Amino acid sequence: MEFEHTNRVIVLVDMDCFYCQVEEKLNPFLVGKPIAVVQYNAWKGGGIIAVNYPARDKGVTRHMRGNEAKAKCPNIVLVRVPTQRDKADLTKYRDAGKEVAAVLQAYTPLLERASVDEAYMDITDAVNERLLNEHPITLEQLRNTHVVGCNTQDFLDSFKYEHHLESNLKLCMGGIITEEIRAAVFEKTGYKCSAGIAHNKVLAKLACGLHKPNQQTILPQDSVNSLYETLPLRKIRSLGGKFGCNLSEDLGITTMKELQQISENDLINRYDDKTGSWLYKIARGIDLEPVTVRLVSKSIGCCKKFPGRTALVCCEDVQYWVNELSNEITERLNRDLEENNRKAKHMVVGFVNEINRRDVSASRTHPLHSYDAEKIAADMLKVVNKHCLNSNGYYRIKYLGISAGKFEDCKKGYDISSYFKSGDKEANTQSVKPEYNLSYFFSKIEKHGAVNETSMDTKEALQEESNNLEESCNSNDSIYKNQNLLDDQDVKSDNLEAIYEADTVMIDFPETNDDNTKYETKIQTSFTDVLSLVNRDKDSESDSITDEILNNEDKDDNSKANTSSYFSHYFKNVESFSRNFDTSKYLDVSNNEVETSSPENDEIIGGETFGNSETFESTNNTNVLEHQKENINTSPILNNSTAYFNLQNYAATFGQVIDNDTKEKCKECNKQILKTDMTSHMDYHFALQIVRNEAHLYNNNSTSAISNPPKKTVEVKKTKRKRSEITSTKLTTFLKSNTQEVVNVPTETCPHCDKNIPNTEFASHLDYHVAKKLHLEINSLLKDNTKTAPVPKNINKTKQKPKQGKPPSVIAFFKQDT
DNA sequence: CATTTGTGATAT
DNA sequence: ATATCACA
Repeated sequence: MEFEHTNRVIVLVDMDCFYCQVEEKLNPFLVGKPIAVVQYNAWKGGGIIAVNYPARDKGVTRHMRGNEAKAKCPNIVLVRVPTQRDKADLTKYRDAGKEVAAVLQAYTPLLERASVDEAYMDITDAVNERLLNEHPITLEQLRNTHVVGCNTQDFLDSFKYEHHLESNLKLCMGGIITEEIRAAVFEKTGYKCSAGIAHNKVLAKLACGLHKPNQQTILPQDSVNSLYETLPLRKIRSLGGKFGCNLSEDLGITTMKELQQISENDLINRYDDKTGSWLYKIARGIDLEPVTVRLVSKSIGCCKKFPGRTALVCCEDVQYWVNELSNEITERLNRDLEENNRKAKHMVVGFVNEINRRDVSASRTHPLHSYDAEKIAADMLKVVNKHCLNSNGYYRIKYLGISAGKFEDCKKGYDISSYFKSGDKEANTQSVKPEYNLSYFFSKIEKHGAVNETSMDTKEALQEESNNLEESCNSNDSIYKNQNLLDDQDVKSDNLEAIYEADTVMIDFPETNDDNTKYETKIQTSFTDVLSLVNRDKDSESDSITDEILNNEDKDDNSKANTSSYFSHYFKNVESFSRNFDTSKYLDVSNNEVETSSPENDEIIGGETFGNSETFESTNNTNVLEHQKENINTSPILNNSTAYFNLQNYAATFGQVIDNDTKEKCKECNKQILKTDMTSHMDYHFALQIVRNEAHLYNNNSTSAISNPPKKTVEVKKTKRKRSEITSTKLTTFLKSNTQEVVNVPTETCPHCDKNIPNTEFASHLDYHVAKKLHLEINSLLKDNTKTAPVPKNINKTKQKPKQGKPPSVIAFFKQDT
């Protein structure tokens, strides 16, 4: 007996406290410790956006401030998300989410990414296929599976009887496949997740939340009623907000069971057709919403609040933030362009303007013709001025946002081979073909955990890729190590190790220094050990190992006093070290390509699935980046993963807060400066000194350049204003030699982008284009997975305007998880 | 002062 | 087109 509402098998995969896991992977010393991820440490210890399970056990929750968390759990480690452009930078979590999605994708094209850490999958086809030829199901296959309404063994036993429900059998098989999926996710990425298995999205989501870390739950249709018996309305997706409140107020009900008692007519009368009948159905566990294939977001945007006194008032404020926001969005749009081959055509500028004590929000759309930060900023400013600029010349802006959407595919780019004409290594690179990546994504991650022959292709291709890279850049030991990995290891058994080994390579120290070599070995061993503990959920032993490493670290006292010089110690003799891993180090100086180059590198090393997050992380460590800029002429390529790694260890022991950027007192001006900004801040002082000597630009108002204006935003600006505070032309040019195109350095014009690239970086710059091109090719091939769900149409859709105006006052309900 | 900052969807 | 909501 087949019913329309029970013939699909839908899975919701939800990463467990995802941001925490990402941080733990980045810094394994955190594993087993209670941690929370916070942003904006400045105020009361920062806002917590993720909490791992050890910390939850102590009562720490999302929405707490760091300080509260400390109070509840004194030994909690607070990991701060890095900031870029004075805003939280969530890039690494987005990237990690992509990694996971790539794994999931191997199991069904019907994958809907619901958020950075959640995805719906329609695995009906896989289930039906497996049911055709599957042998007896064992409890072993459902080791981490719960079944709502009965224990798992009973659930299995039920299939011995003639009258078992076929729909339940499907869910059962769905559960088995989901176990496999989750195992694969863990194996390939190191991340743990939970899942719900049911016949529709709403129930899958509901089920997922029932057993949380690292488990999964099947919700059979015939268990819905018993579950609904006491289930609060708000547990159902889309009833968690205002509408749900209204619903329970209007109808005087609180549980799903009570909702079930309401007639469809009543519901339709009270709300509208769609909503009413959706409510009626979902009260019976029926939800026909299809899983719509979506892997990329439909819009990209960023925003910033300026609450209370931080509201923007003068045009410098506004200009500054408009610039920051448009810089960020263009950066992300460019990266999106590379990854997804598409361009946004519209942008929406949003703002909240305070007009006599009342916040007025609005948004305006604007055509988007090019990804030019300046143009975007200008347009945005126009819009903002039009709506927010008061007659007195001031503003009162509480919020600014920009988002871009209406994406259109780009037409196929240039021929890939054109990229190799200018170079001398076309023969090799030609062989690196999209197939490699296709097999990489679709074959290597195969469904049953075994390895098929295409894995060999993958391996070879990767190796070849490695060769090419290696050749195109000067030989270097790091690459060799990476390559040996591929040579020696059986892909089947050690994917995980491969990932971690790769990490180890990334934290290499330069071999030029004996001490360092020793150090390196030490760390590598321990790092690997610790990582292996990660897999086993261990925490007890990790301490001794960490101690060992950290003691090691301890020996170097400089590390405490001055991270910058500590790091520079390692960078001194570095020649083109590890340029292969991160060409962005080169490109950093030519501003535009900076961030965009990261993904390509990732791709080169191992593709998205194996993308080494540490690469991104290290890119974020501006502290070191700044340092590199200083040395750009002498030793332009520096891998700062090492630095990051040490910094993290250090923080983990000596401070309870791991800040990707903490403040430090400037010796010159005594101001609290973000560590990451310290180098450039010192540059500022240096430059200022020069200018003062000239005694031209800054009369005797020595601080005017830094603390220019106005009212209430003073403090904020002190720390926030960075680049823009340097206003004098002379200063700017002075600093430009560090941050912009390098002047007075021999350059060559890039045939691909027409940019002038310093000779020292030229080879690597070309590599960047190669990588970029590859990426484009691959993505255009990956694109056509656009099936639609084998399900009727979207009869339902929840949202409804409430009939009554005011919602019940704020009810703080806390979701279980991220 | 102050749950950030994205995302997507829907109603009008 | 834009305001608002839900959710993570």
